[in-house]
Amino acid sequence: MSVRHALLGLLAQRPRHGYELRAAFEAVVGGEENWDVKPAQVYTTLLRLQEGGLVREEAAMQDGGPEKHIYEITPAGREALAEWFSTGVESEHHRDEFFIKLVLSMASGEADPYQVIWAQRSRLYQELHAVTLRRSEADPETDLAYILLLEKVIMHLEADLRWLEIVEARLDGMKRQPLPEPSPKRRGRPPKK
Amino acid sequence: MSVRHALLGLLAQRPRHGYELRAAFEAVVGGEENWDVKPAQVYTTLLRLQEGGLVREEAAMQDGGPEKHIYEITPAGREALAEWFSTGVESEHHRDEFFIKLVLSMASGEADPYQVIWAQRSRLYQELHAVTLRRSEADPETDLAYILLLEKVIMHLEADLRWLEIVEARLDGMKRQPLPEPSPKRRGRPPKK
DNA sequence: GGTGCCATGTAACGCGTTACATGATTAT
DNA sequence: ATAATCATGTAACGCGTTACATGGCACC
Repeated sequence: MSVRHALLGLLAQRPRHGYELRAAFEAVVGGEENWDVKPAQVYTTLLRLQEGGLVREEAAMQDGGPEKHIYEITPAGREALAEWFSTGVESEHHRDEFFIKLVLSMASGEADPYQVIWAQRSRLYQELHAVTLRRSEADPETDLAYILLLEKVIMHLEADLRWLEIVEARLDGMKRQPLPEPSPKRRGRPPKK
Repeated sequence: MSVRHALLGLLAQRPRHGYELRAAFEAVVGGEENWDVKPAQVYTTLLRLQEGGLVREEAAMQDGGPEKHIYEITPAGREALAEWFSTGVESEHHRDEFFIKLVLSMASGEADPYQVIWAQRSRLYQELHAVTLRRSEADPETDLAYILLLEKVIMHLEADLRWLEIVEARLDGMKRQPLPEPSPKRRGRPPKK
């Protein structure tokens, strides 16, 4: 859902063609190592935007070189963009892959939960190291936005590591009282009868 | 990538049929409000698992009632599962939708960055409130895993809020020195020539 | 004459979604 | 009777991916 609107936002600046859009996107997110958008996605997304009337093809030029299909944003597109800007993004905290991995390692008996935690912590430290390095290499004069992004990543990685500690501690406490197989339909708000 | 392995993990416990798998999944993640897996996904995923040889159909019973297609995990499936358990999950810190929204609101001039931040903060507070409520309603005796999940969510929401403060402060500091349009190909490690 | 960049796409697949469709058993 | 729950799927679409394919231009 983000790439769609990002392209729209870039077209709001000025009309562009596919290749140019991809380059602009990359520049704005701070390089392909942060967010690599494949050409295929750019062109198919442009097609869908066009079908939806949010974008229209302005002209197809071929000044000697290869042909360029230039797209521009429509009023409907500007409206959709404004709507996107005015709503907060929904965080996907649920659907946590590590959590289900951990719970299943306990429930299925196919893996040792402590080893699962160890693997995760190891990966987190590795990522933290890589990101910290990248931040130290960035130039605060020109890469301010990029640095902000890295700081967000670091804060989340640290939160993950702190949380892993909590999980491990709780796991130790649970040792003898394994886990009461949770009965379905028992969670959240009381049954909506 | 998670549902696939989750189903595999549940089949490692014992053979089951589709409907049962869905119920077990829901029980394990703590209710549909956390992670709602649609029937369509369960059945199509089972098909793909079967095609990949990670799962096989054990029997199709119809004891009076509707037919049940019972699946069991194969040795190859157990292997894939063990591999999944032994590797940490890759965090998707890059591909941050809010970040690109913020940057584009500045670059495109179509929205006020402060309003974008406000909308996001508002949403975060709303979610934080909802999650905190859910945690306070949960029973630590039976819903331990569930509470752990909520605590992770809370920690990340708080990190997001703290980060928003930083962003806003930096934005204030940037006021007069708008932003140097980042030139492409300038980021990360030095050009790998 | 290559290598690399500019520029465009198509095909097929994986994961997830909504909507649609069917039918049997069980409880009120 | 009818509503809920059990149980199974198909079709079509959105987003993202990899792989494949084409062709011009510029530079060494």
